[in-house]
Amino acid sequence: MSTFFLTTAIDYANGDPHVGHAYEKIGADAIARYRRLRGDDVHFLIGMDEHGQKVEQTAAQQGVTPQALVDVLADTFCTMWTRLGISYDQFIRTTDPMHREGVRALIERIFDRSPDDFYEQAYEGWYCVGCESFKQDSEIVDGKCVLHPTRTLERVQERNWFFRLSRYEDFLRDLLTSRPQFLQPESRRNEMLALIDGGLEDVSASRSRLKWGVPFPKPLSSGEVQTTYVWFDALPNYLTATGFPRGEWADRWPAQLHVVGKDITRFHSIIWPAMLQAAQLPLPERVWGHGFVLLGGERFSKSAGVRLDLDEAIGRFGADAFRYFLLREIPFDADGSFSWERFEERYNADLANAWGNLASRVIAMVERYFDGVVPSGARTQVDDEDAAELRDYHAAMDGTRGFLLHEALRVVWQSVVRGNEYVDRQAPWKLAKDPALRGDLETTLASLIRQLARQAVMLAPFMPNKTQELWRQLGAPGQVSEQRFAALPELDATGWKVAKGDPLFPKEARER
RNA sequence: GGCAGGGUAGCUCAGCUGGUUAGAGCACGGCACUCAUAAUGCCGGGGUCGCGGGUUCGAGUCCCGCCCCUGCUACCA
Repeated sequence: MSTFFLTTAIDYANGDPHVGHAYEKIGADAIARYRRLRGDDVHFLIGMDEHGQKVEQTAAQQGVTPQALVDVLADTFCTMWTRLGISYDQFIRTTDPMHREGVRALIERIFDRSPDDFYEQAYEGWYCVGCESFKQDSEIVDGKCVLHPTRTLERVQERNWFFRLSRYEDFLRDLLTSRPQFLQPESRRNEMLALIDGGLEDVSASRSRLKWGVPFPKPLSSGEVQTTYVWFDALPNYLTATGFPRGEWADRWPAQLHVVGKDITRFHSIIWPAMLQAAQLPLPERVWGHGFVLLGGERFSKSAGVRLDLDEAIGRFGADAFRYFLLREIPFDADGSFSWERFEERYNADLANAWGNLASRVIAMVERYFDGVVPSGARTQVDDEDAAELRDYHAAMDGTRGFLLHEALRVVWQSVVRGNEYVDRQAPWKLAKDPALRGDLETTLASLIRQLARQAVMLAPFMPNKTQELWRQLGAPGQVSEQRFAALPELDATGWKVAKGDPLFPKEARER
């Protein structure tokens, strides 16, 4: 049994969860559940990034302490993840004492193992009082901050700890080229290689203005104790979650997979590996930069999040249908669009008509012709074709070509389509009229029940509740989540007692 | 601006190293069937393959130019 430690980005505590957050968690959850069905010892980590100026400011505006603010948000996020069926094993918060201690330990370890990698430097830049932050040239127009054109930018000097990222150019280039799977999809890797070739600048590791965070373990030569800047606070969560530096952290680290948005692949594939290398710690095995959910051509973000309410999306057809839609419609390696029209089309065409109805008609026939007890029947073409499809499914899911969740679903629906074709071709209702054809009827329905069971297992990572409901209707033993892919080729449904229930994916009563 | 990817049926997209009538799903029209959530199956209509040149016996597929879209171009996270 191999271990599989996977993570998502930790979400920044500056607003309620939106579809963009949900998409990443749902995708990662599908991978986690898939690995469990393979028999892996999965540890699925998600969490929140709770430090930073924005949190501090928002709390001040609301007249509460930062801790009180993030406590509420963490609760809101966890509630949402539960509603969406996210099967996380651990929820880390950067305000956890364990994390804060781990961050200090990691930084101290870098000081210890790579003493030259941290250095003090005076940073001089244009500071916008309105934004309370330094501005890059790209954010300055006519000498004014683009967000606060009425204010005057101040030339401010700040002395910070810096991390010598530039030293790791060759190391990182070699990492990305010698281990092509380290960063996928390929488009992201090419971008990062271009970035490295352009030269890496050192990054600051501490800030003086920032108060809400982890104290940087070493004071500046002036004696000032600064606060750890975001890279060295947020990124290490994956490591500190294992308990580092205490206990059996090495049993879990390194992570097998970091699932992150394409906007932060840079931090995960450049800064993070360099930090770990500086600390002489193992690197994560791979980073996957997924795309974004777009709405009307724009990406979801803190500002646009209000345009699609998660509660409404879940309420429309339920959490499982929402999960299915996002992962089927939006390629996990690129961007895709959400629209209510497509959501309804997919729900009706894929879930209700194709799959739900296939289950419905097959189970109904077993009840009608066999009093609900699945007959024994030899393998058929259906079983053979599904075996080939299972291989395609794994090829899309197991990471060798990336994590192409949308493709895995497409493959399963090929099986669904063939199931419906097979029913029509065999026409069990005709076979049932002729006692001499009883054997054909048995073979047909037995193979269709096997097919539904296999589909339930393959779809369990995507729709955990609906597949369990089908599993129950099929009269299959145990829970669908306890099944193993390895057992599917030998799956035998003989003797199962089916029990048709309500439609898996009911269509609304259409007004006429 | 530089680098990368893309513009193919109403919609979402496949089309590898150039080769017979350009494909799939959804949507749409007709037929069949009746086990099923009026679901399913079969058949069909529908495309100047972004624009303009060029190479070639032959280009959606190669070359040149142009137009448009997206991503990356590092300290909000």
